[in-house]
Amino acid sequence: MGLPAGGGLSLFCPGGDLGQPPPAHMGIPPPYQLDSKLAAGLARTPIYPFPGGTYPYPMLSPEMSQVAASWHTPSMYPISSAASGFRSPYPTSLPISTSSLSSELYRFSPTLGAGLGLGLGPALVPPPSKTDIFTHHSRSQEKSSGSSDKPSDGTASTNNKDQNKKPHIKKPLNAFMLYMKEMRAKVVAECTLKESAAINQILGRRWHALGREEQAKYYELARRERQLHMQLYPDWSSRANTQRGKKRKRKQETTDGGNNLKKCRARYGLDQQNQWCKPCRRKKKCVRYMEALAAASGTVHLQMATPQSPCSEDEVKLEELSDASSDEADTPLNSASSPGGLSALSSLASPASDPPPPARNPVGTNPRDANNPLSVNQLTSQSWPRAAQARPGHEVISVS
DNA sequence: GGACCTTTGAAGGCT
DNA sequence: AGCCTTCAAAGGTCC
Repeated sequence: MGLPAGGGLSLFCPGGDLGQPPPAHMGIPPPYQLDSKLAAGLARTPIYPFPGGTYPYPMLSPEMSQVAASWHTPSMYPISSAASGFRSPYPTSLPISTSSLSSELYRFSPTLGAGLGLGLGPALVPPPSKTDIFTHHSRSQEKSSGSSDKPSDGTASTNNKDQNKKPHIKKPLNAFMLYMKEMRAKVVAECTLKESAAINQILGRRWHALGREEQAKYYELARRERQLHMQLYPDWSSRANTQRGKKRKRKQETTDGGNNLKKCRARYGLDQQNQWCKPCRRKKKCVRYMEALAAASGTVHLQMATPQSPCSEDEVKLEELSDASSDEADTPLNSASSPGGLSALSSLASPASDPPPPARNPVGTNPRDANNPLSVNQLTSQSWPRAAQARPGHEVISVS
C-alpha cells in the first residue's frame, strides 16, 4: 500500500469533556484517538474520497432536517395505517392507543424528535423506499412471511394476514441503526456508492467520529424505540425472533466450525481485490483462510500486547494478524489501509458490543482487555470483532 | 429467492 | 459475571 502511514492525522472524538456523561447503556465511547494507521486507513479508500478521512458534511444539517421534515407531515403517520407509505416498524393492526402512545411514537411523529430536542425525528422517518414502503420488517419479513406480494397496498388486509401468520416482530433499532437509516442516503448520494457493505463501513467510521452529544441523541432515540417497542409488544423478546424458525444465515448453518468468513475481503479490502483469493472474488469461502485454519490446528498463542496506548496496541494486534496471514498472502495487514485493517481498528476503537461506561478506559486498558487474561476468542474477537461475530466457531488466528 | 457483505448496539443464552 | 451469538437496515452481488 503506498499510502502514507503517518500524516499525523489523528481523529479525536469530540465532546470528551462533556459534563454530563450519558448513561452507561448508551455506550458512549470515551474520547478515542485513531492512530496514524487508522487515519491513513480512513483516508485511504479511493472509493470513499473523504478528505482526511473525515466526512466533510455536517450531521443533521438544516437542509437535511428540512428535507426530511418535508417528507412527513403528521398526517403521513397514521399509526393504524401504513397505507401512507410510511414504513411503520410495527404491525399497524395492533391495538395501539394513539392517544397514549402518540408522544412515544416519535418514529411516526415528526414532532416528537424535535420535542426531544433531538432534531432527529424526521430523519428517523425517511421517505418510503421500494423495500421500505410497508413495514419495519421490509425485507426479511416479507421474505419470510411472504407478505411481499403487495407491500404498498393497504395494510389492513396484509396485516391481517400477517397477524394470522404471527408476523415477525423485528427488533427495535439501536442507536447505530437509527443513525444509519438517517445518514445512509446522504452517504450514498455523496459517495455514489450503493453497496451497503461499503456504505456501512463509512457510516461506522462516521459514527465513531460523532461527538458524544450527537451520539447521545441517537442513543436516546434508540432507548425510546425500545420503550415503544416494549409498550407495543410487551411479550416480545428478541429470542422470539430467533425461535420463529427464521432461517439462519448460511454462515451460521455451516458446520465448518464457523470459519467461513471471507477473509480476503476483510484483509485486503475492496481496493485490493487483486489480493483476494479466487473464491473470495466470487464471494465464496476464502480458501486462504481455510488453509490458515487448517495450519493453525487450533492452537494459538496470542500474547497480549502491553497496552501503551490504544493505538499502539492496535498496531500490535494488526501486526500479529498480519503475521498470522503472512502465509496466505504477500501483503500483510500492516498498512491498515484495507477495509479489513480499518475495520479492525475502527472496531477496536469503538465500543462495539461492549458499550463502555462513560469513563471507560481506552481499548487495551479496559479491564476487560488487559486485566483479564484474554482468551484467544476474546482477542480475536477484539481484533476482528465483526469477524468474530460472523464466526460462531470463533476462528483462531495462528500467530505462533 | 436467498445468502452474503458490512457496520454497531441490544438482548438473550450459555458457561 | 462475562462471553458469545443473533438480529436489527441497506442494496449490490452472487449462486
